Amino acid sequence: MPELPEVESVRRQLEPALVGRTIAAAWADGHPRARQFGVDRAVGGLVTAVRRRGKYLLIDLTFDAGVRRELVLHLGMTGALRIDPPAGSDAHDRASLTLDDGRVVRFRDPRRFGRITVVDPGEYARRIPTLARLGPEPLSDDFDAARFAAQLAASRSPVKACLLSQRIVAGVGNIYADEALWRAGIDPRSRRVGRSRAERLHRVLRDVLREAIEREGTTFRDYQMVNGASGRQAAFLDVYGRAGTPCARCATPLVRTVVAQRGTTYCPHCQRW
DNA sequence: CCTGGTGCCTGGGTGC
DNA sequence: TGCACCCAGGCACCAG
Repeated sequence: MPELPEVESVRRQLEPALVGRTIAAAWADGHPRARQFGVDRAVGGLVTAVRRRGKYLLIDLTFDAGVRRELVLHLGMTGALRIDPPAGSDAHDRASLTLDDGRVVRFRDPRRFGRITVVDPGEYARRIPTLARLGPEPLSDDFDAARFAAQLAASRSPVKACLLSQRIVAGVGNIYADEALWRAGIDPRSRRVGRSRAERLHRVLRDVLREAIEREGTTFRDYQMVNGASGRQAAFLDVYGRAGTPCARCATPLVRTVVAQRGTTYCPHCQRW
């Protein structure tokens, strides 16, 4: 489940391979329900940057006559990018980009939750509404603690749903929502998060994401980096996937429930409403 | 506007 | 062993 740390790790490996290269050919499998739009419009584009917003990868392309476009990639739940994977293509390859140096970037996505789309720069509203309304980058100065607290206070949703919405803060998924709420000592179902607790959540969310980036993300099954390596964060998670094991703070067995239609693990003793 | 619920998709796990 | 079923979850979409 690639979230911000996983997508950032992929971005860092992708950037040196792509910047300065031209897209020589592009392919998408054309599955009727796949969210693949205008992939062929990447052909001929010079890659000038590989950026990330939340869980989205944004590849800036410049064409002849100064035309610019963006290739927007979302890895969904099981998506992974590989460059020149050994043994060639895979039954789960959904799209690929051939570069002018002969290398091939392959988008593998068994469950087809990912997306690949070419749009005019910044024109997200039609095809990618979540990106159009994405909240601030959590590791940037745009992520302001007071504003975060005010937005949590204004919402009537469970705090975990707020974190997953992408609107209040970008890039948080199920793993790091659970981790941050555990570290902040906040019950994921709470609809009443006051200012001081919101500021603590703001701080620990940034810590959790930074630590995960340092370890190049969490690999459970499908997530891997461009070079095929796994992230190293899984062994350091405090709650995600650890229901029934003792809480690292108070030794109470962690409990699994459902919040915002997502499996949720928390400590019933030290995470408070 | 906001909120909550459903569907998409497929590999892996479970229970009979 | 075989098979039906269910679950994982990021996001789009819809109803109220």
